[in-house]
Amino acid sequence: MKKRSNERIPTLNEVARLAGVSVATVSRVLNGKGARPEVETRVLAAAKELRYKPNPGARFMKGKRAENIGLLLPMISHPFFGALAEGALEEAGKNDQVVVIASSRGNRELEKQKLEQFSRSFLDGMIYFPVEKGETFPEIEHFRNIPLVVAGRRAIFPNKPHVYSDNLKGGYLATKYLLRLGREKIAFFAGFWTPPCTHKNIREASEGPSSGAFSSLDRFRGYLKALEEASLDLDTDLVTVCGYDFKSGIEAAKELTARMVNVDALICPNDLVAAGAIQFLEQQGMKIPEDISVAGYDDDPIAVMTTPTLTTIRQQTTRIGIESVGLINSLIRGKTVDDVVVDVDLIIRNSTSHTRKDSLS
Amino acid sequence: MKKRSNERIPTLNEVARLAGVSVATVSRVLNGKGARPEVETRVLAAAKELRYKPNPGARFMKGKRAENIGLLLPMISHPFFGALAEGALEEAGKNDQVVVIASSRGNRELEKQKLEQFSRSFLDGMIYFPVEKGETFPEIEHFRNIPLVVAGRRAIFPNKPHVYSDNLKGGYLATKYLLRLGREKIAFFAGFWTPPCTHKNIREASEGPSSGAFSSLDRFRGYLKALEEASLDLDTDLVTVCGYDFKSGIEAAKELTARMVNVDALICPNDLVAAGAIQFLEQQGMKIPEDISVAGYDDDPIAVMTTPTLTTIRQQTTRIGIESVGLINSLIRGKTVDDVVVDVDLIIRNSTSHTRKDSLS
DNA sequence: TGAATTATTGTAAACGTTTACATCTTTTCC
DNA sequence: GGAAAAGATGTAAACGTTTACAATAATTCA
Repeated sequence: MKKRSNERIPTLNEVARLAGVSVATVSRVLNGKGARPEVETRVLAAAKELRYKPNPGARFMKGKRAENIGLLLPMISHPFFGALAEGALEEAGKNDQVVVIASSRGNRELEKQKLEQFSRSFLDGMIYFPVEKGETFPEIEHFRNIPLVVAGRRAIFPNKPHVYSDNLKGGYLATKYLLRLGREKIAFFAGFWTPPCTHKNIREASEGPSSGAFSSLDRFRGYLKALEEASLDLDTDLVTVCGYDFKSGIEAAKELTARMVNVDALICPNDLVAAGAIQFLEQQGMKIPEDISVAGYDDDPIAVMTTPTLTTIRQQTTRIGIESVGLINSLIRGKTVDDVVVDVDLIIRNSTSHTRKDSLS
Repeated sequence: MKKRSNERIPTLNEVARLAGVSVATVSRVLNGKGARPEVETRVLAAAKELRYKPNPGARFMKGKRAENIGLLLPMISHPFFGALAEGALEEAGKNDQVVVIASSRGNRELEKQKLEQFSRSFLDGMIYFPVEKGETFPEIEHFRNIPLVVAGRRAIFPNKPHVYSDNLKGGYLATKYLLRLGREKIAFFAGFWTPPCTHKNIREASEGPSSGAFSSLDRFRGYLKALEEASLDLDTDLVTVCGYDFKSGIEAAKELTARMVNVDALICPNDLVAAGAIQFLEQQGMKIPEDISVAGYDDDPIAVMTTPTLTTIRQQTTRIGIESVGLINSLIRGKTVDDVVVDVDLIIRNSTSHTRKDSLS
């Protein structure tokens, strides 16, 4: 249809000529550095007339910021990351910054590639939400000159600030609540972490020195803490390692029931998984919440769309995005910053209850 | 002028000095323009040693592309736009391009502001998914020098290419299918368009000269076409103007039932709305699909999570993202391009059926 | 062998800004 | 009224690349 227009892009020089002043004056006026009112209006008029836009490349070269922030996420189309991105976009927009987003699609290789690509493009700063696989990130080296904030994980890079949810509290709150409802056989669907483990060796895996900073692991620790406070022992048969999507919920529920262990409650790594698990369990003839109380995680929009609606741990995902941008901007301005831990809370809905089917019958 | 970090960022000059050649040679080697093998290895080694990265601002100033694409969406955290963005990111990544995303959060004012901001930052091209409000977009003027592709709407800007779903076909397919199931009182929840209208004057509104290019309107036309083919008249009481989220589905269903009109099927503007409508209708004691067959739109992930699972029109949202990037890149390379219409198809699940409750009783 | 050709490298001029410094005006103040 | 101070503007030098063009080195060919 139409070609890129070949109309000349106006420069400072042309504005200067039209206004009858020097480029320096134009630059100063446009940057609000003052000039005689008479001159100022003339310059402004000329700039408007020519539709002048400063060339950002040239400004950048003179040491000005690019006014942008990079954001690397595992998957932009996932509601969790969508909300995070929305927060980041909103906060960046307030500072007239633009956000450059890339998605690693959960793929470590792609992630490396994207980091590399980002480090080549020009960014004032970078927010990095690592894929939860692996623990060494040598490519971070590229960001020695660009401020970087880690989102969603804690304690990965010793000298970079982290913004993350209080996952330990999340696991603890959910478990504590289910215990208070009188449930004692609380199954736990654990998201991945490395080194990979199964439910058999999960206790050791959760204590090994190399297993520090996975959000699922922190939630598991919260779960353990609550059990301990209730003087209950961990039954590893109640634990299942699990993915993060709807189908994973179905599969994990299948695996759990196949184990023929007594279960009266279930904690899932997110609401999609919870929805999947509920679907499977109901198909098997179980009643939710009467037979099994199910708790999700994230307070995803779908948490109110399922039947029953989901009890869940709300993460302030948008807040994580906002805080990350805040931190990055502090770094950009040369301030030193601390980690930000974003609070979580328990949202009680209909997928959990103290009413047991057997106590009714 | 502020330093970005206390470590010096290496320049071509320094690489040149270290390699014992001129900057021109370094530049040529780094751009693959050949040199003596001996020199080449020396330069490459020097560049690696200093961790040299070309300054993109300087390159840009010399007329090189920034290798990025802008993407303006109504809402990044919505699954529809998330999928679109995912497609765009993927395709752009293949060309080593980076995507700059902004969200207008459905707000026309914010949208204007973002367009303005984008036009100031430096982009090789821009993909614009307009908020479905209003029809005049004077701010598009800023993009006289930057290639622009319109996504999600058709025929808005006479000289810009558009990428959009075949909405007429979508509305038609859904209606046709419900008719084939024997449903004849098919309610239609219509997304917004301008000029604003109610169900009363919707027929005229769908035919007015100024109402050309709203996706909901196109779907409505598909609905009318199918009715016409079945020799059925439009009953405007079956039409309800509606938003796009879960709550809107509840509200629209409430409005519809309040009208006390006979309904045996329902077409929604997306799956969230369908889920909301189903929740409300079931609360009112209706059986889905026996009493009312409900069709959604989009084939959102939630379409398989609801009970019943949703019959829906699948839009190839990711494809729209991919195609948009393809078009933009053609424009950037100076080619002329045509609009791309992305196909839709009907996905049949459990929220629709020919079995009527009354035919069972 | 040496002239002609070709391949490689260096020199220097852009690209469009910002800004230190110099210059020229205006204002202030005695 | 005139010197000094303050304010406005212009000049020109960066910033880090790319790339014509010139210069040099390597190769070809009679």
